[in-house]
Amino acid sequence: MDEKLVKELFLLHDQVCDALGNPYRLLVLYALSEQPRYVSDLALALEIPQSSVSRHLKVLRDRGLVIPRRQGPSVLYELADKRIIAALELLRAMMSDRFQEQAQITDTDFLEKRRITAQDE
Amino acid sequence: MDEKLVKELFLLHDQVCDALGNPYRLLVLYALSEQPRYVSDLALALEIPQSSVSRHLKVLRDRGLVIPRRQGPSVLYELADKRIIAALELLRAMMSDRFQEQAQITDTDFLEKRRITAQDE
DNA sequence: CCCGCTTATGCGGAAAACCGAATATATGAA
DNA sequence: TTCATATATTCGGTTTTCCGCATAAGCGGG
Repeated sequence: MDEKLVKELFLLHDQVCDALGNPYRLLVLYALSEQPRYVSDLALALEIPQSSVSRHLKVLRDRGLVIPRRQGPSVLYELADKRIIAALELLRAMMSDRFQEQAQITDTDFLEKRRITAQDE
Repeated sequence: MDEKLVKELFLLHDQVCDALGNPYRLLVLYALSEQPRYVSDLALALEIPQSSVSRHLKVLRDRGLVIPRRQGPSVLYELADKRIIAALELLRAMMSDRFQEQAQITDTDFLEKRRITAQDE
């Protein structure tokens, strides 16, 4: 493999993909894609402790995926780049299609079994 | 947040994003996007032990992201859906743009410092 | 300056991910 | 059936991630 591509993929892992490896961080990103939110609002929306939200936000912030804006004592977070949601939507569509196929295969199996059973009768 | 979306995002994490959380698995996906490959070829290309490749392939296979085809004693793996590469490319472009911006800001800082320094002289 | 509110971080422990080496399994050929 | 090759899995141990709780730090009002 091309040496340069390898380095970029390691970087991609460090800077982006690694941060997507936690379900709550996906929720945070989607929540922010609707509208900017305060930390406490996120904690309420996701139903997890404030300290957890704060730590997840740190991971996203350190990688430049979200942007904090101080407003008095609280901090408003917003999504840095909507393309991350676009990428996730692409993956979601992919997953959805796969489940669709799976279901169809199961259906076919079912019909196949029915047919054979019918023959036996 | 919408309850249904939350469930789907947890599923997205389990089925896809979690599997992207390791740099070697990104390499495997990209290697397979060029062409289907045997396990041993992947081990050679990525310069890691065969057992590691095999374990990473299991993760990807269990989630339906790659497809194994037995050919005699060896197994040819191929990418299940090219959209996963499309999504990664989107994220890569995003990251690239951010670095570009970062560099520009640094440049501006540098010029700013130069200007001030020039004034001092 | 001190207090109340919001967010960030330190701590300790539990769970999970990861790795290389060794071993087991599967396949086809002799 | 035995053997050689290719792949999968087990094992043991190290490192990393994650979490809740408690506490620190930042901010504005009084």
